[in-house]
Amino acid sequence: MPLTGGPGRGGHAAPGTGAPVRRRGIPDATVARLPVYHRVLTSLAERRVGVVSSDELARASGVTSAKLRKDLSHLGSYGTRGVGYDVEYLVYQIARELGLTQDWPVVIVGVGNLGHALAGYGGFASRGFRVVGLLDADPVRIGEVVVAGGEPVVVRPLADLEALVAECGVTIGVIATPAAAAQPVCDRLVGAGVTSILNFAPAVLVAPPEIGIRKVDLAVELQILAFHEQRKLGPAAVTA
Amino acid sequence: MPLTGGPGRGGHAAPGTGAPVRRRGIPDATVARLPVYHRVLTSLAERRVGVVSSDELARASGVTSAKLRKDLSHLGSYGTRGVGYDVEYLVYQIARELGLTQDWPVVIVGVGNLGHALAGYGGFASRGFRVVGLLDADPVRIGEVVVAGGEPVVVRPLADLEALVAECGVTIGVIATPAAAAQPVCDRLVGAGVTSILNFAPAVLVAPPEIGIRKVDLAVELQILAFHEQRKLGPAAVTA
DNA sequence: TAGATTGTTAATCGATTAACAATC
DNA sequence: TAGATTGTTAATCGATTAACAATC
Repeated sequence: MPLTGGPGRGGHAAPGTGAPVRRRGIPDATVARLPVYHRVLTSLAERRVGVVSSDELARASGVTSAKLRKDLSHLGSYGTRGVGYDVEYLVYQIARELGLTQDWPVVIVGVGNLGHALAGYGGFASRGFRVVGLLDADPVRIGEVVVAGGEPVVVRPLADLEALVAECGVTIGVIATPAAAAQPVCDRLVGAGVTSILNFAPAVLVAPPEIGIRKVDLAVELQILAFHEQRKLGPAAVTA
Repeated sequence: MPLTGGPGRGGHAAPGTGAPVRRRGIPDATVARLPVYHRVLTSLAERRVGVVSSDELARASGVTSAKLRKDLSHLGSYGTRGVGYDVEYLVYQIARELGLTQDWPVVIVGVGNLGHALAGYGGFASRGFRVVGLLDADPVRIGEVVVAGGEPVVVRPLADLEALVAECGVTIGVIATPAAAAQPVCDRLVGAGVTSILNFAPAVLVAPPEIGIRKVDLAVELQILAFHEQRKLGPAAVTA
């Protein structure tokens, strides 16, 4: 886990100058790409690569080097001209920017196939997300032990939600229930104090504006793929 | 399934005029939102709503009415001034644009938790995607019967891939294997004639440029959520 | 006709790109 | 110093927004 490695280099910000240090306001488009850079950098670090150029990193991430440098410039000046970027250092800076150097306790509500898949998804634990609770409304699922992020987690009844959120300081909830259960679960999560919700259920959730909600529709990408596939096959076939 | 309803109104394009009919080139940002409109419209149709205004549809979709009208204008003039949009008609036009009026046979490779979740995901079947094959490399999984889109589908060995793709005319493959298996499976799908691949495995796939690949990272959205959550809590807590 | 709502226009905004001066 | 590569600038491109003429 190389995320904890410190700077190891000096003076990259403007510490005491009265100048406007910018900060805040990283473009959304950049934020959406940071996880990609982070993943690529992590895999480079695992392969003991010490330094990358913007050109190499961009190619591996599927973007242009101009875009990559522009993106990174929003975080600060973390590269070395004529040399490139120190992999460990950059992976740490991106992780810090994304908030991955913090511990994020999450609960997953709904432990069907998707809930199991999410709990077992390696990408969660490796990025600082810790599954502290698996909750389900179905009595037959209660008590099952699921390995999430290398740790055994027992499936608990939905009734435990409020206590669990309070006890572990949970701020992020993941909904993986059937559509009908999603809104009530959302309401209870919000009531319990959760402030960000990731929704995998095929339902549009309503919550107070201060709650951050993101919806993942597993079929959207498939539809976009079909759209492009149709274009490839030629539109004439469709208009017929 | 109201997708098959025809126009029921006349003359919405420019049939025989020599004028440039535009066509092609719907902005990517618009294409990405069409599935959202489609889903909302489908649910309106189920509730027997006949007509919606851009204002209502926009609100239900989480966009502004100006953006919605702009988006729809790229497809054609399918509304009625002073009235709104005929729900059935518009849902059909969007479905046609996305290619959802065609039958899309898909194979899912990897029938673990995620493969099961995808196979059972209602959003696939209702949008014209038909799971014609579930394939797995693990012998113990072979023979299991999974219900996908209301139809029973038997899990078959990976060896059947090429025959299945040829037999059913499969053009879209879904990869839900562990990371290590993803690239070999991708290669075989491409070799078998598949031209679009949806990748849920935590691996970056390489394929010829004419192959359409989209990657779904189940953790990316969680990271973006954490980013905003961190901002909410105040950046001071981080810089400390 | 009066009221409502679309489809389009023009202005604004944000993101991408190419080029290059700064600098290791 | 010469070569390499960043960080930034300015130009371009695409997307969003607000307003309104067209029209049902």
